[in-house]
Amino acid sequence: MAQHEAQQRRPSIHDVASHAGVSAATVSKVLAGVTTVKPENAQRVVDAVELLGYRVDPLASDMRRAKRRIIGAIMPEFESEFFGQMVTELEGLAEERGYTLVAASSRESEAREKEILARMHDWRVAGVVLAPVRNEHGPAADFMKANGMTGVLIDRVLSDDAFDTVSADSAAASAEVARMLVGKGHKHILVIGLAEQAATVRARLEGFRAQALALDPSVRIDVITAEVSVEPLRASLRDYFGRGERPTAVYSLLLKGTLVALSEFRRRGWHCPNDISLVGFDDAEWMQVTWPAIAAVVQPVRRIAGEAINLLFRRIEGAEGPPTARLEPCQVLMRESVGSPGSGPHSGGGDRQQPPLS
Amino acid sequence: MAQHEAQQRRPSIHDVASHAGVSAATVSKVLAGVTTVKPENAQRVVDAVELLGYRVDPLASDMRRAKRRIIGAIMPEFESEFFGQMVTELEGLAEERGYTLVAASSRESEAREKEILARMHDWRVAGVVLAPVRNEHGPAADFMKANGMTGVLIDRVLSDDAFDTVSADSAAASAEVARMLVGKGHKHILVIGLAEQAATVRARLEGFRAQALALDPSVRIDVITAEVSVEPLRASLRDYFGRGERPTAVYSLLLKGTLVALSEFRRRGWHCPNDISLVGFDDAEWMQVTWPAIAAVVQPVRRIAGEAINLLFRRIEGAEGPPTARLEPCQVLMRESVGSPGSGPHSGGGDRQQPPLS
DNA sequence: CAACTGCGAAAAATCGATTTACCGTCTACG
DNA sequence: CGTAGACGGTAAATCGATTTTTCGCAGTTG
Repeated sequence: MAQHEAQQRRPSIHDVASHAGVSAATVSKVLAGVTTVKPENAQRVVDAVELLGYRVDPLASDMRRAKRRIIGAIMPEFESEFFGQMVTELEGLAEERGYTLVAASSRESEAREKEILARMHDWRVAGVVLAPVRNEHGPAADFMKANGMTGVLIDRVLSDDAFDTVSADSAAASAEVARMLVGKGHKHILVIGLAEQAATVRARLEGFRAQALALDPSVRIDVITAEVSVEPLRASLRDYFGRGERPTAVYSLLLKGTLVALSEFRRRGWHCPNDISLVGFDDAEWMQVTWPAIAAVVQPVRRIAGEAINLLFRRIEGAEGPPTARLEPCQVLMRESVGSPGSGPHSGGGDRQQPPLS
Repeated sequence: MAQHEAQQRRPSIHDVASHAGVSAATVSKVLAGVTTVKPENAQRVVDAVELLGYRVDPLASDMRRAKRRIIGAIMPEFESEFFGQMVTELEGLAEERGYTLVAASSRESEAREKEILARMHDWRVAGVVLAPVRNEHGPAADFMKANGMTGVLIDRVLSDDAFDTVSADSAAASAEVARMLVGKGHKHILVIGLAEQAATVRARLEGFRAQALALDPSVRIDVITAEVSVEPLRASLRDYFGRGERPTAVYSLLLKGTLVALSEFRRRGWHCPNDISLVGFDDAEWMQVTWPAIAAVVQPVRRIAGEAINLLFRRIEGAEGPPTARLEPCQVLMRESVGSPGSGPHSGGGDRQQPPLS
């Protein structure tokens, strides 16, 4: 019975109209909250909607408008907590405004990024939240400009002359990391990162370097970056340590780098923080339950998502004016992976810091 | 100039038609690959498409068909690697078939799960891949049944009388974990999990228990589960250890539990594997770079996604017949967090296992 | 009493594609 | 020679809403 009813097609606005004894236009108006409908008829419409279980078909509804109530989100990946949370937030915020979010992963490929964008343009999305693979000057942003799309760029981006941007305040956070490390007495620090993501990574690097040198001009800062993927970074790091370099602290400019650093440490039998200190940009849930807990820069995901959506809808609603470039403040979580240099044997392991009991 | 062109609306099929000097219907046929079009006209259409940069509007295209080329994906969360990868895979596979994936997070709420499903039904999606919050008997699955939706259930699910299901072979993997732990001489093992996710968690528990007892009837297996969230689990675990219980190994039936176990270990200053061994269901990237590396059951994400999409499209294309219940094999990665009981002091720390140098 | 003003609602156009129904033309076959 | 198909294509219907236009009917006004 119910099975049978389920098979037949859903009621359309015309079904509601005929049940209520009015025209489809009137039903549409009632549903849109237009007040020029006689209360009696409005009630009949409401009743018919209730009776039939009618719901507006968003696809048909969007058909007639220029900007559809769909927004696109393109992220470099979905596997990390950062982008996972980002998508969750964006989806929730879009939904609140009656929009549907279509999310896609560019899988760290600029070519794919552009293809996805083209597909979203086919859908005539009202707007796009793009977390570009590299930075604001990629082919995807060009495509958006060339096609007059509205959008907001987030994360690996600093500012743009066409689109609003929102990202974590990498430079400030890195400066704080510098204060903490230099404050603990580190005089030889290695910074690792991936250079492709130019804008943000450079900001992190420069923010760190400037602050560290300002506090202690004698501090030595080595930098290792790789172009595209993490494996070359791993190789360079291995080579660096292999040459006998012994920084007392490592600051990784991105999560993947933190993992690489950790795995290199374990290869060599070094322990944090006795043998070497570690701080990573980007926090993850596991970092507080391991031994040692890993110090990290926490990005304000919710604020970034919230601001991105705000700016995006402002533009969708027609706001003019020059693009804004927002930087949201990060939080630096100091944890056990950071200590003072020389407080433990430098190689071959040794006692691990005694954790609090109870 | 280009800016100006960008502002004007995109070409429609009628623009192409008039450029090519044919009717819209002919354009549609050419694009659909119908062969009953004169080659000359087909060429003119192709040229016009090229010239105007025409692309089919998927929304308008879907308008006319009963089943639209959209599929929905509902996951309990996006923050974990597992579901992140799952969404990435599903998106790619949907795209390969010319479908658009709309993903949404139920945020571990059955109420929200049902709402999202209703919204996807509004979109008249061709099918849904649902990873239910709890199991196959929730309100979401009922909704799908009641409304004649086609879909596949994955992950926290074993089998269903209405929908195809695909999940990891929890029982077999857990049995293998049991073999390994018992094989290493563990005689007192604690299993932790969240009971809400009945189907799978129970399978994991029973698979483990059956195998462990079969190998060594004297083995003691304690079980701690919490109903909904992880905090009660943490409290129970704390209480359990506080009572002086000292299992030599912990098997966590889910990722969150692994994190909780690790943080409880660190609270008490216990180290793996000397003080206690740990195996978790569900692998994560960080687990291989920490000290110790955490042993884990790796779920075959790609296979699950691939099978789910295969089954889904089979149904979309009208396949009849009883639902299938697939179980995909897992891989158990033994790592340093597992050792033999009694190989180290049981509390207060102690030397950590020497890692390989170079 | 004719013209005007408004209100509320119906009718029709629109969005952009797909699909059905149908129309000539030409060939083939009984 | 008449009829049946095949062929190539077009006009129109359709999908389900929204929006614009038109219309009928009251009530006012000059």
